[in-house]
Amino acid sequence: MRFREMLIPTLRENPAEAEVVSHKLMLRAGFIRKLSSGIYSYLPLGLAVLRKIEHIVRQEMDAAGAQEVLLPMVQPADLWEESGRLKKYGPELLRFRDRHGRESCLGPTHEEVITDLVRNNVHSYRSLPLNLYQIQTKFRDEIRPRFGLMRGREFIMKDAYSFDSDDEAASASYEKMRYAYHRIFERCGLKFRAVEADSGTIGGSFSHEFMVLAATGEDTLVICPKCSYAANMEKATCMPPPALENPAFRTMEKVSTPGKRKVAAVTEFLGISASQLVKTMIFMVDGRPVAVLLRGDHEVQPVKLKNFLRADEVELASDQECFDAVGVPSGYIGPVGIELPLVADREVMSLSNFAIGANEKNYHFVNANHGRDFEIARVADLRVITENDRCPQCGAALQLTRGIEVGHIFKLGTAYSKALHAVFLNEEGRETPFVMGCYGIGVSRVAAAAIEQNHDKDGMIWPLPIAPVAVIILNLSPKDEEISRAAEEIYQALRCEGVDVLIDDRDERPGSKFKDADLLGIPLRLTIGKRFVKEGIVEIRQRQTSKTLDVPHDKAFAQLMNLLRP
RNA sequence: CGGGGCGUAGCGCAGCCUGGUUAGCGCGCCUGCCUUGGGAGCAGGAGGUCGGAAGUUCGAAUCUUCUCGCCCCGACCA
Repeated sequence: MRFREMLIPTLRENPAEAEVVSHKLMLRAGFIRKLSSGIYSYLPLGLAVLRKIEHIVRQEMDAAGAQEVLLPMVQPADLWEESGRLKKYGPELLRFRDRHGRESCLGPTHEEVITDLVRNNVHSYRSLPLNLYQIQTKFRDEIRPRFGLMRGREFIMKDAYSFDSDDEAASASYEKMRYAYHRIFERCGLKFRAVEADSGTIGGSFSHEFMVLAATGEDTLVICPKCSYAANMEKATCMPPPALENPAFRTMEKVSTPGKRKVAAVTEFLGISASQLVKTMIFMVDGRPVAVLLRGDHEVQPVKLKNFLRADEVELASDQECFDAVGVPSGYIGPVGIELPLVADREVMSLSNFAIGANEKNYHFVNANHGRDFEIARVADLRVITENDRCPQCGAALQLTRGIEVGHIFKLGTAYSKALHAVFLNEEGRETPFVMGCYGIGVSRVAAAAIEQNHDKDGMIWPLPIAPVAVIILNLSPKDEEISRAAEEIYQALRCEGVDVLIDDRDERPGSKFKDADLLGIPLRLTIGKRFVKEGIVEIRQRQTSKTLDVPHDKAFAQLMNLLRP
């Protein structure tokens, strides 16, 4: 590749439209250009990165026994009607009519299409297991696209779907994909974690998210620095609290706490710490109020509550809803005598002689105890994990860190195969729905995440395996025949070895070339300038470490090849 | 959908409040000279429906209304 001939429109200044670093840098480096909100064109270097990622993905998917297909992007709405998702998916599904008036939509995902394909063509357990994948542009009409490729409306995704004869086989398929995903992100040269995730409304039994670690990530994850434990906030748990042993119960007393409603106000007034207060929060669970007991210094994780109660919707009740449900203003609500369904976070169970609302305006109880003053029937881990908590596996202090979701794998079970009547005949000749799994990787998002994780003030810093090119050769004097010949020689030698190399043969001043090389983030830079004429020396510089090596011209090729070896 | 902001040359911006010749600046781009190891210098030049429409006015980038687009925060989200 010759810089002079390529479309690499680098910008000196940050475009006003970009906020996050990957977006800014991709625009500045001429990797992408926006066509419309959330919709981007990939220029040659941007495309080169995508191809690198895709190549790794293909190799690992193939190695895991998956087969590549390419499914339609335009899909008949009928199929979505059949699966029940036409309504459920909502406005994110872009719909339109073709010239015959047939309802169609742009595929945001392909469970329906793949299930249709398989139900029409696979009929026997002998054909299983089957895993099909594709790499394709998806369209989701996001409410608010943002951050460039991080949350586009149109984006490139690898999606795979597995079909198995039973749950055990499906688990094996899932594990294969989990392994393949580890290999993929490992090979991309990214720092990542696989975290246990909430499987959401899809209702699968199991799910992992693959998160690229980056300070600018949108998601918070909980990781253990000592062992392999990692989970997202919605799923993360911690060491259970110690059991309550032989508590010395004191007498419960009602105390006046006029105007003290917030935890901070009540505890200050009573002269106790927040961990000695149990707050009673009212949640609207599918429209009905439920009381949730929680230690004063803890927060409810709504997804945990939702899953525990097997609800569809969980929302903190408004003050009015609280009053309507209990007849007491929020702030004084308590578990004694309350007539709502009551659930408690498990941390509450290890407390004794704590303060609670008295279910009477301007009053609290102190020295309350569960089992004596009120009963708790249902207990679960319902709270948000913090850095003060300990790893549920090994007990080490947990850490919170930020990440970008680049992959998600699900065990789907038979939700889609049942809805679409996708069945095969098992060994006993009985019709059985396929047990499915689905596995996604946001290919274009991986590119953005790689930049979020690897950049500095000068530009991108690509990990070698997914760099658009491995080496950039700076010919500092394209008009100088001797220098140009020396640059060409190495350029050709690298090309013969199959190395992706870009030669900057532009008639620009050296400063521009150095700046652009840094901006593009190409792992290795070879500079050939007047030092070559004077001393026969060329310079090799590593983008990531800034380490530079002065080498004689005839050693440069071998040296570069050496650095390119893993 | 709610809140906020922005649309002026390829990019970044000023001008608008307080209407008045030919709409500016920096970068980029073209030509020439000069220069060549971290975005040089000089000279000359091209490039604008001031997002669009309607209105007010003798006169609109500037005021009014409508409209389109983009960005940020929120709700939402594999």
